[in-house]
Amino acid sequence: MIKEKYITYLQENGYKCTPQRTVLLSYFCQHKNKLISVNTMMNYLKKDNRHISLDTIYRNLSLFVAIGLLKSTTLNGKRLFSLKNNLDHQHMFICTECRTTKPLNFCPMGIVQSSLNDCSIKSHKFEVYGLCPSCSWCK
Amino acid sequence: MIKEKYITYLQENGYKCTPQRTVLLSYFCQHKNKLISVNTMMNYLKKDNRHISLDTIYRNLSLFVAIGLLKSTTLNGKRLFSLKNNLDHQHMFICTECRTTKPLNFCPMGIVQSSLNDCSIKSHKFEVYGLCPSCSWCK
DNA sequence: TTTGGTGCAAAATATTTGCATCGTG
DNA sequence: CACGATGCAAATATTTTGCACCAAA
Repeated sequence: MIKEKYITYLQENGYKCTPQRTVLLSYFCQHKNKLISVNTMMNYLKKDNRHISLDTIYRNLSLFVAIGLLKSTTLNGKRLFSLKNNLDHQHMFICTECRTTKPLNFCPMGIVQSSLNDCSIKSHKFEVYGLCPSCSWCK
Repeated sequence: MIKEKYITYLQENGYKCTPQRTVLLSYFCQHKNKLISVNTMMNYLKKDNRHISLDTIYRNLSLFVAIGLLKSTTLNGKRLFSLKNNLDHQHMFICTECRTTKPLNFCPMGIVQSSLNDCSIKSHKFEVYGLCPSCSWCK
């Protein structure tokens, strides 16, 4: 999916297309398979001489997660966001060094579902952590 | 495992057995299969008229996780801790309402490992979220 | 023109750290 | 009695909120 699709998706769901949202989504599109923290985002904006207030970033990233454009995870107590590659969910390998991700193409839910018949399942998380090939070399 | 075993484990690994650590571990032992936040812990201590400083709680819970007595996860941006039932790892179902957990007895790593041959895998997380039977009723 | 979005400032929440003191082993 | 552990206070980090103003549709 390219930036325009995300913008369209926003509008189709009743949200306005603002310059701030465009900048944020562009950044994610230029960093597919990367986990981005609010801090990383701020630093990029500073370097690029743009300015979006911190609270606007928080509000929008939360919105993007809520409507399914981004997914989020937590590493060392910090929330990290990344672009959702497609509409259905996908698990990932996460390099804890450079925060690159790699899709796993396997979901364990089918296997455990039967053992949770009495529970109402809402969501799940499966993530593998380690070092990607290039970060392995440097260590 | 009962409290004494955890205490022994602490000492065997060169950590002192202090009243604070005893209180903390007791609480976790009395709340097996529950996810406990630092906040929950503080509230319990207040009610029980004990006092452990916040930083001591943080320091010790982090220590317990580091040496494998507890495991931790994140829910709504808050770190939650729970007793590790046994030495080897175990995935869980988490009731997002009452924070009760239920072991899953299945680990998906065997299945995905081969697709990550070029990565150095350090750890992984697999958690299922939803409502436990009793919380389903109340909703 | 209307309603949702943004920036600012401030607050709320969460976590960490330095240092003097205490107490376990 | 030595050294690790604790408490306190303060710093740091993270996230949220109220409100006036702005701008996309």
